[in-house]
Formats: sequence, C-alpha cells, structure tokens
Amino acid sequence: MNRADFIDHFTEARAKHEMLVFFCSCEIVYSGRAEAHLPKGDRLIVIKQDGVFLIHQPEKGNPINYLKSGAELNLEKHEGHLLLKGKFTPNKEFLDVEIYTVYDILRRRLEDGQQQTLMGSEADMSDHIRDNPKIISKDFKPVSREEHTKVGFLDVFGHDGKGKLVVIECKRYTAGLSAVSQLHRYVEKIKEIKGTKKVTGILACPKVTTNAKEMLKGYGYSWANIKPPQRHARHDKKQQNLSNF
Amino acid sequence: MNRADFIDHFTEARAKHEMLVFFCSCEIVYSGRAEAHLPKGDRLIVIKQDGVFLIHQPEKGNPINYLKSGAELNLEKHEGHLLLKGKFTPNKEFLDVEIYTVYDILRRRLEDGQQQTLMGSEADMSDHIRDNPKIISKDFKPVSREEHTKVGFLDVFGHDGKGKLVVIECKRYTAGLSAVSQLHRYVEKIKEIKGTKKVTGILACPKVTTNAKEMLKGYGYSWANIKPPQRHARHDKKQQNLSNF
DNA sequence: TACTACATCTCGCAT
DNA sequence: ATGCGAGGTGTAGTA
Repeated sequence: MNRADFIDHFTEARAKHEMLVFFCSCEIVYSGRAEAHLPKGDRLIVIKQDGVFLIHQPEKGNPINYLKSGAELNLEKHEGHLLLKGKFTPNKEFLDVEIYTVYDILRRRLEDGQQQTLMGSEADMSDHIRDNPKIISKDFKPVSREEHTKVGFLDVFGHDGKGKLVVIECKRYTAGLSAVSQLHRYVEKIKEIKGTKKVTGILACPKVTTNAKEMLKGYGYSWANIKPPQRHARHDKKQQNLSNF
Repeated sequence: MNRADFIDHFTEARAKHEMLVFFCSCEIVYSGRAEAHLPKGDRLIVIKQDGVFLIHQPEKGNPINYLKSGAELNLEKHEGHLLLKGKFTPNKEFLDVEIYTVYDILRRRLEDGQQQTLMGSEADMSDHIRDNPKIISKDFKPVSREEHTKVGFLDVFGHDGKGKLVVIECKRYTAGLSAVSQLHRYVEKIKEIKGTKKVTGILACPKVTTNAKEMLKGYGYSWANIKPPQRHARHDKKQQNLSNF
C-alpha cells in the first residue's frame, strides 16, 4: 500500500487510541532483556489501544516479538523503507522494525470492558479441598487456604486431628519435580516457624510424574489424586452451546 | 460487513491456508483445560495459516482466548449470528465464538521462513561460565555444561579443586525462592548419586531476592553475581540501527 | 516498588 | 508420548 497513506493511518490510529493491524514485509531487531534479530519476512503486526506491540509470524501461537502495554511507538521515514521504533522505557527495551512493504491495514476503535469468568484454576481446587476435606483423608481438618505468610503461599494448610500439621500444594495438571520442591520448601519453613518436626506435605493433583512420585516418597509426603473442579462438563455430552450461560 | 462475504472470506482463507484477521463483536466460551466465558464485546480475531486461533481484547498483551496450532475451525450459520467453533482434539479443547458483527477483515498468504537469532539466554550464560570459570571463583573447575541427568538438568557442574563438587544454576534475571529450591534439589540428588556430602551449590545470576538470599545461606550455598552476556550493547550508546547486523 | 506463584502458560529438547 | 525446564515469559495479588 501507499507509504504516505500508511503513515497517516499509523498517526491517526495512535492519536485516537485505535487498534491497528497490518500485514507487512519487515526485518526486526530487539534489544533489552536479550538481543535478537529476525531477518526479512512477512508478518502480522498488531498495535493495541494501550500501546501493546505484537509481531506475529504466519505460524505458531506466540508473538515472535513484542513490547508490553505502555510502549512508545514512533514511525521514522527513511529512504527506501519506514522504521517503526518501539521503546519500553521501564525495562530499557527497544524493538525496531524496518518495514519494507505494507500489504494491508486495518484500524478501528474497539469497545470492550468485559472480563472473562474462569472455572478450574488452582484457586478453585484449594476452595474445593477446603469445602470437602474428606477428599484428602477422613481425618484432614483444613485451617486456612491461600494464605500469604512469610512461609510462602500455602494453598491449603491444616492438621490431621492427631497433632500433625499438613501442608497441601495443589496443581491443576501433572505435578513434576518442581512441585515437590515447592511443597518441600513450605514444609521445611512451617517446621522452622512452628518449631516442630510433626509436619507433612500432600500434593493434590490429578497426576504425578514418576520421578516426582519417588521424590515425594523420599520426603515422606503423599499424593492425593484430585482433579480441578469443572462445573460445566458440557462438552463431554453430545450437545453444547453458548446459551447454557 | 456483509455476512455472506465474511463466510466466503473465511472459507477461502482456510482452504488456501491464508492468514485471516478481523475485528468483530462476539461472545466466547472456552471449554477444555478450564471452563471460561467472556460476554459480548469488540475483539480482534486472528486465525493463522497453521490453525492457530487467537482472540485479543483491545488491551493487554496476551490473547484472552486461543487454541494451539492444529486446531480445526468450523463456521456455522445461525439465525442472527455466526458461530465459529474451534476444536483442538488432542486436549479435548473447544473454543466457541458467537459472532454478532464483523467490522473489518483482512486475509493474505504470508511467506516467512525466518528464525530469530537470540543472544543472552541462560544457555549463553552457562557457556560463558564454562569458558570463564574464574568469574565464579579462582578455584572453580568446570566439568560439564547443560547436562541432562536423572537429577535434572545441570547448567554447570564442576569441582573446586579441593575435592568438593559444585553445582551451578544460572538465572538470567532475579533469582527467587524457586531457583534456590531447584538448586537444592540438584545438590541433594548429586550427594545421593555420588555418595558424598561434599557438594555445594552456586546460584549464578545478576540479582537474588532477599528471601532467596536467606534461604541460600541456610543451605550453605552461595551467590555469584553474574550477568547474562550481551554481545551487542548498541542501545546503551547514542546510536543504534539495523545495519549493525 | 519488590516479591511470589499461577498460567487453558508455550516452547523446545531429550528420553 | 512423557518429562523437564526455560521464557525477552505475562499477569495478578500482596506487602
């Protein structure tokens, strides 16, 4: 597309805080938390209303380059190309895009104040355990949930009714070595703070890797096979649609 | 835009593996690894050539909803709206988008086979330490780097020339509690495997959080203040441009 | 601001 | 396929 038209679109879109997307051929240099270079190719560039700057290749899910919300963007006219310079000052990050050809462009003010409601997070799991402690064991008595202390953030904390403290770490999917390390860190800290050795750990998750299971055993901790709660299992049935909401 | 035109654009774009982006008003339900609902609002929808399906709100960096590469997409005609149904079979994930209005649309086949070169990763750090062991300490002798063992993945492994084994974990930015836990896990496993207590850990990174520093000390490990190597410090100078490459 | 941990994390790599 | 850990992780929540 015409170079002068693109400059106008860019300038107006930024001034009016419109969403701006375009296809182009470009070459990219990123400098900041690392140094990166991407040779010339076709990409989708997205500039959001809040300054978010995304560059997508035609495949793969993640942007190949980006700047976060609040980035400053400037378009420089050079001979033979345009230089779109992005700057994110707080982190001293720079994203420079040498634009050779702009193929197509869209811009529009989008209105959206909606937030997504989500079910099945780790917080939902700890809620579920707190409300249904029997799924951990007959004796488990929860005391707190999602507690932020010097210890760390304990998903669920309680005792077994026989004087032994219990730390529960929830994971919504397969737990690996790092989950066991995390649990261990909490247990050790509780021991230190409470001044007792009678503390144990439970990993609550639907699956544990083999190595993690061994490591759990080595520490004398245990695994509670628990799935994250999903209220709406609509897609397991034959039919599902939006009107369920 | 016209509903029949949109259907044609969608169908052709998918058939020709073109990139397809459009602004629309829509309502969204995700079901799979969690259950989510996003009420009606204006969004940018991106469908990539490989089936990646992204839905962006007008602010914030991450897509509010998405399906990974390989998703199947189907457009159903309903009365009063279109229903764009995405399915990612491997994970039994479903993303249904009820489209009320399509404002603008772009589609094009993008050609890009380029890969980004990146400097300053954690691997670069471990390289750097291996080649310059003195930055850790006068005595440190590296033995291996980026080694996959049953223990896990050791960034750098070596000894101090006095019979003590040394495990080094690199972090490119601030190391927190989890980094110390990770290092501890490696050290403990090495002790077990080698059958010796003479093993210590070093955290190599430019910064450590206060709590992590305490935890390190508690284990008797140490911190090596090391920055990830960045060959091109162009933006620290007055001038930078793409032709440096 | 610093710190912590989740995430529909994603991604690559090695087994 | 599974396991494991990095990521320019991003993001939210809290002290």
